[in-house]
Amino acid sequence: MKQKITLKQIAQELDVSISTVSKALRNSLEIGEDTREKVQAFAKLYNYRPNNIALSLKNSKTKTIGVIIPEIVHYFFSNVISGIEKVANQKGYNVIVGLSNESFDKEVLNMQMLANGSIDGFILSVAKDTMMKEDYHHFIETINQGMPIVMFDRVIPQIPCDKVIIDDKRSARTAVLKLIDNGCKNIAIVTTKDYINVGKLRTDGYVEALISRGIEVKESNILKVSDYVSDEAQLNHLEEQVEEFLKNRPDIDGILGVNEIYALTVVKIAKKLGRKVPDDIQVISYTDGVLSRHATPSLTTVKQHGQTMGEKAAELLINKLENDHDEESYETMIIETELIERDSTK
Amino acid sequence: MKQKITLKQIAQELDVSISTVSKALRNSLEIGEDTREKVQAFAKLYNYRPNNIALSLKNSKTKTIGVIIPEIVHYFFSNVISGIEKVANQKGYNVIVGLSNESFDKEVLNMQMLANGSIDGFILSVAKDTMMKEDYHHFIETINQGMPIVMFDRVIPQIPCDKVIIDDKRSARTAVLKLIDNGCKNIAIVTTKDYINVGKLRTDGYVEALISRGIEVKESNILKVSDYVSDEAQLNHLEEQVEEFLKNRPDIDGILGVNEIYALTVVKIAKKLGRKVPDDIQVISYTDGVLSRHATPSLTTVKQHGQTMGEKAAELLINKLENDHDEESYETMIIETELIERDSTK
DNA sequence: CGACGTTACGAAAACGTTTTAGTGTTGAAA
DNA sequence: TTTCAACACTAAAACGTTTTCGTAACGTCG
Repeated sequence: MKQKITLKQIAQELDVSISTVSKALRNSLEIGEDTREKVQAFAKLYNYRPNNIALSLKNSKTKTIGVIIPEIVHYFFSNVISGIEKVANQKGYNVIVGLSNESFDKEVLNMQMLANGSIDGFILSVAKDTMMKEDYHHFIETINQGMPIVMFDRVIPQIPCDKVIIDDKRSARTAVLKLIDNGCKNIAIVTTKDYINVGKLRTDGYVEALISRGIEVKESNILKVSDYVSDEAQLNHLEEQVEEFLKNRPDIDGILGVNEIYALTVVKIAKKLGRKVPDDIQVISYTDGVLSRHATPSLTTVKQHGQTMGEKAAELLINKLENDHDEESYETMIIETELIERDSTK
Repeated sequence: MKQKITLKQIAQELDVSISTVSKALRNSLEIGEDTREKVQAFAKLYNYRPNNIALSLKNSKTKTIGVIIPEIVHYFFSNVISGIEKVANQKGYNVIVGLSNESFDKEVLNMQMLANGSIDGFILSVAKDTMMKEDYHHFIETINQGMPIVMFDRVIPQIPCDKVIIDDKRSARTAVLKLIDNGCKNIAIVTTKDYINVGKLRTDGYVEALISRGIEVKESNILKVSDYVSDEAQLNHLEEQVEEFLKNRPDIDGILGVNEIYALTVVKIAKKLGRKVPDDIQVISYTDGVLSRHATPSLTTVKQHGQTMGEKAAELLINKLENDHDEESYETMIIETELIERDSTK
């Protein structure tokens, strides 16, 4: 077990000073050619690599990005991470991941764990709990300490930071218009409670689409399901709510689900109730994950380009980190969505 | 923008020495009560937190775990991470994630990026490329440098490190026996090329099960599909291979797929060919991800308990890190699988 | 021969901690 | 009055770098 070798050890071994070794390795002109070669050969032989921690301390930058997301077992979020990791790696950054599990406390804890010098900046998507509590002091404090944040998807508009989002309202509008154009007369939406802003915005888009075509908006066609926490009990709860909803509304012929699970549940319950997809009911989903692609029928879906969002978020953050951005200006980047047509619509 | 405060600044402000501040904050008895209180009050006021990087340098431990996995947009892997993160967080560790994308080079690069002091140990699952090349020098060097590794799922038996796996052979045997007991007479397996050891082991288990019941093993019932890299073209390729396979074998009435996508594709193609699942063909899958659960019919599946695997891997690693393990002994932990019966079997 | 400019290297500070080994002051025991 | 322990605190080293500032030795020029 040969431990990692340090500058000091090389210096001792070759009977020169630490500074000479350091300079020789960085090809400084100050060092004579023979010494330089000697040092470099020795370093290569012993496979010298500068200690990252020491560098971080010296430079007071870690070349590490902290990512905090609500959960990772989730097609959209893991896609975003994969985008972040790609760009980060290209630029020599590492990615450290913290999961909030949708909890405010874990979000705060995670941020505290990382904000003590371990990372240079955050990329995050806000926990549901936090949005409900509307307590954003941890974001503000972090930013005040000079540590930049980039928020994606679930963002807080009033926090001064870069943001990467999709145009939720517009994408929902487009999807609903598609349903209308496909002949749907009575379109419903299965969405989240309003405190989740993406759910709210998509609902707004739904409403806009109907209004723009002169179709009456019925509150009773909007199902705001209570929280889904990817937990077996909640899933059953979701199914019950959807079944109740569909049973009482036999004339619904189009549904927009604001996420994959909602849409898939709609399809499942519709089938169970003897309604054919897409003949009796057309369904559009969000996210374009494995579920939409592999379901039967496969789901028409609003693709969110999670990987792209991750890439852009990483680019924004690294930009902030590397260009002394004395001018405080924040960008909100809107990533285009794409309607992927599959078999759940006509 | 108030920057983080340091011991030095507190010391200056209160006109005491740095060591006094340090000791006061750690409640050292050496420090008089009034000074201690004064320091603590001041520290709290300015929200002092020790700089992690400085601590890492001093203690030569970072309290950070490096995780290298082939891909993250994958139910199994993201589950494992979530398990790792849970345990790591409980014990005050952070998790830094690197993706190899199944490439040897990226795996090596990622490990080099992290092995320079950024982390205390690795948890990883080996890239396909690496298994094909059989080049394990980066693992060996890392271990020789005194940095422990824990491998999970895709492990290299001859590398001296802790491992967390499932009993692939046994789980496959159990699944195939289930099919036999369910009345299948002609059982096939859709598996990977042999260099992926989990695929190989599952194939072995399949063979064992048949032999144990005195059923002839036909090579032609074993489909070893060429590589799947979660890429559209490859997916089509997979479907073609499966279709070709099923078309030529009309008498197959049971199939084990060694991962979710394989099994799902089997179901899809079977339907397309007019065969009913589970009436004509029964299918068993691996992984128990969202796909198995939400497919129609939902898939009977061998559940791998990814989260548990992650938890155990993290426990093993942290154990190694915190107990001076002078005795070199390595553990291989086998996580029990579970057969979840759903609608793709009778 | 003295002044000066190169060349090639070294000493030391700095990043923020913790910890070991002092050190000065006080009070009490001898 | 001397001695010694207890108390409360400080100086400095160490972790591994990079970088600034010196400074010897040497050669060249006037």
